[in-house]
Amino acid sequence: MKNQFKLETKPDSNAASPTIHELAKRLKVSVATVWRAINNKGRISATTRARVLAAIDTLGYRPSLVAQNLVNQRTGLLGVVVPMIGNTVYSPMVRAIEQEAFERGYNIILCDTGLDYDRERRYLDLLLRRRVEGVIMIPFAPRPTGGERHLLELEKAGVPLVLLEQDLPLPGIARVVADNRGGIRTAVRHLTGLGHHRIGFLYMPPVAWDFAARARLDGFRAAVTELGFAPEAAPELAIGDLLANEDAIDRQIAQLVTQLMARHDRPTAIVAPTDMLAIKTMRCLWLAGVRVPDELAIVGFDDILAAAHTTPSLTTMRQPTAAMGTRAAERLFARIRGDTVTAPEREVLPCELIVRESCGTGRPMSTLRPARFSEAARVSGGHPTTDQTKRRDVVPNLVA
Amino acid sequence: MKNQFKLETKPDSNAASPTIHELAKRLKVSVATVWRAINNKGRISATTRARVLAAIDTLGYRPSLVAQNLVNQRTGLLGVVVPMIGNTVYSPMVRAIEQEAFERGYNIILCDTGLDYDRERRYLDLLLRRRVEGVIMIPFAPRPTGGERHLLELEKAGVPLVLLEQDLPLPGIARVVADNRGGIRTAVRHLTGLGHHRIGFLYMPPVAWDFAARARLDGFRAAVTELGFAPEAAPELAIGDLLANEDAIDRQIAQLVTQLMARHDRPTAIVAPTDMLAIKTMRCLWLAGVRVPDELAIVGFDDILAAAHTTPSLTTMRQPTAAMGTRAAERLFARIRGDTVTAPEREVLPCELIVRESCGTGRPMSTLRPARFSEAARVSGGHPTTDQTKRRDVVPNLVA
DNA sequence: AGTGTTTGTGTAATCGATAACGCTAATCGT
DNA sequence: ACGATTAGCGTTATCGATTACACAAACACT
Repeated sequence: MKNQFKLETKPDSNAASPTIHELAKRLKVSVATVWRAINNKGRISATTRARVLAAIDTLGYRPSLVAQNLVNQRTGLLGVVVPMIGNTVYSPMVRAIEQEAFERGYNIILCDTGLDYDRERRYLDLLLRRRVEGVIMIPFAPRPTGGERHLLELEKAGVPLVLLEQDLPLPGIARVVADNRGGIRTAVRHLTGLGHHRIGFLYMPPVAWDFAARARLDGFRAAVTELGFAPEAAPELAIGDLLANEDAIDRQIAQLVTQLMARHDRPTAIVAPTDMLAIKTMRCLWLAGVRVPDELAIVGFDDILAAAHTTPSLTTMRQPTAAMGTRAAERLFARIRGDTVTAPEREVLPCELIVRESCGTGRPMSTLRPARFSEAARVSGGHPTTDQTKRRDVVPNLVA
Repeated sequence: MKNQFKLETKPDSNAASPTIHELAKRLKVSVATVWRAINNKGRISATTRARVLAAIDTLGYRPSLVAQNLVNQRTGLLGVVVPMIGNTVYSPMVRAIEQEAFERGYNIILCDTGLDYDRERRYLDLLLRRRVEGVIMIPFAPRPTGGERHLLELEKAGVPLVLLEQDLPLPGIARVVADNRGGIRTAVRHLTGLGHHRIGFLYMPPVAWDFAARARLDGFRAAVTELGFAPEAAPELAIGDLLANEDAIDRQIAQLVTQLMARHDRPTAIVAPTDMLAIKTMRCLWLAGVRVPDELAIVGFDDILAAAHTTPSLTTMRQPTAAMGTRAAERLFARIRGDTVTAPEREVLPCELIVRESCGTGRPMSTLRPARFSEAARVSGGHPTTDQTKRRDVVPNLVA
């Protein structure tokens, strides 16, 4: 009973900010005068202005943005709709958007749909009612056919919309996406450059409504076709449901690894469409006694923070998450400003190959001891960026 | 010039939602009647109501929340102030808060301070002007002495505030934190239970304004004191600045590891205050040829997603991030509802030991082959939860 | 038929800030 | 010295929704 505390409704001056009318009355001037003092517009004597400002200083007046928004017909609010803020790929995008918004005096309303289509719809309606000036959205959710109608309603209501990350084709709607196809192509060519002739692609089947995953799978198919791979030299390794729980996924990966290593024509390299999948796979490979990269090379996608610190560290395609968020925000603000739209409807940002250790040094089936990987990063590889580690923010992600 | 697109100011019906007055005029009724039809309150004939609703259906009326907020004197908005949304520890908290808010019909305004104190202040002022009904904040930033004044201003303005994660002691302000001290204690005792007698603690010096890190360091000191460790058996291993870039940190860790392994009285186990630090350290240890856990055990803190998938997988203290967010939101809403406050000002949520492989099986200095760790998780250990992997959401974090 | 009650609808003030407009008194120009 | 300008301040409509109040018509009851 001790460590309790109370907060009365009004301890001493628990008063919300006074209104401009209350201020005016207390000062025996008109609201217009107070307004002119605050905004320093119109004609006002220096003495009156000083008097008003002094009173504001002591009384602590904070103009209500609610009232301002109503009369000015603009809210300074943006809607940001994401599938899961916890996802390490999405949060840098949100951060970048928030940054851009803040600089322009805007605030963002964060909407997490949790991959729930219905919730996505309700959120958009709410944002419209809140009179947000624009929306950036990662339209990632299992969606019925024609289930994009509510997206178009935004534009119909005069609210600019920019889609992000998901390459959902909607005529008239701008979108900013990573070059998933090209990225996978680069990854595959990196592997062939290292001498691999049999390359597998890991993926989760229900990619119908996941346009990023879809593009990565397509990119793999295109790349191996382009390189003249026989179908059996480029197996697509499915590992069950995107919506399954992690438990099930982990088991399926383990299963897959077992099956894979039993095959006589098994691939010497694997492309994983996400780093998280790659990391889980590396883990299973380790448990199964398969040495990475010597017995099996693996390349990931996204370049999440952990990718640099696994053993072996993960060669991966870095997705320009921050740039994507920034770009989406820039385009949204251009629309809000009413600029003539000249940018392409679909804007594609390049991915970057980050060479680390998980694909080895170019002798894929070598019998090197697996012990040390420290030199592995210094490969010959064409133009790829070697990991300089000065990635993302100066502020590290170590805290807390 | 091809792939361009245009959106006129009004393609066909690019009209914002009509107002209730416009509706009334078109229907030749009064605004009150329209209002009664929409809200189904007061007396209204069934026929009139049907007529109004039909018109709304075709014209697409969306009541302005801006106007509603003004007249109702409540905005349905919450401010959520975080240091970095990209941090994998914070984002689940935000997600949980957002969840709770949505269920209650509230929206959240996300504010990312980027550890900038000045920005934090500006944000709080903005939130006050936006008339948010409450604020949840992770008050993590280098703060001058007395730099919490603006936090108290929230309460003075009648806006409830709940602090999260950072155990910043402010009389009268509720806070929800993890049991960092206790968590570290559990971790240390886990190690001593496995037979370790020399245990090091990794940390970043400037913990003055990082109350979570501070508590973890204090927890370590308390635990080793309690266990009767001599100071030299419980070395505190500093590795430079929290605000340094990752590059520098990585180098310092590598340096530390080298120095550490050269010591004749080196610890047999290390406690890292965050998983990210632990993972980076494990990596350096691997590069240095030190086998984990056989030559050196390591326990982390947080239980980030990657912790389960490193090799060896990381034994760690799981921080109840989602529960913390939920709890903070619950308490905030209780305050908003005006409930009598009975909960303690400082609410501490327990951490949970997740036993994986990085601390081995209880024979710390064994000469076991380092090759396989798969059985390591099945230790005898008292009551700790073995990793069931059914953590967090059903929806995996693999996507995109 | 007359009074009382209910039903359906309209009018207008309100929320807090903005800003067009109008008025008075001081200053300017010749 | 007198009209013209202008500095300084007040009044009031507005934004869009809410809601107390007013009022007329319909109905009920003695």
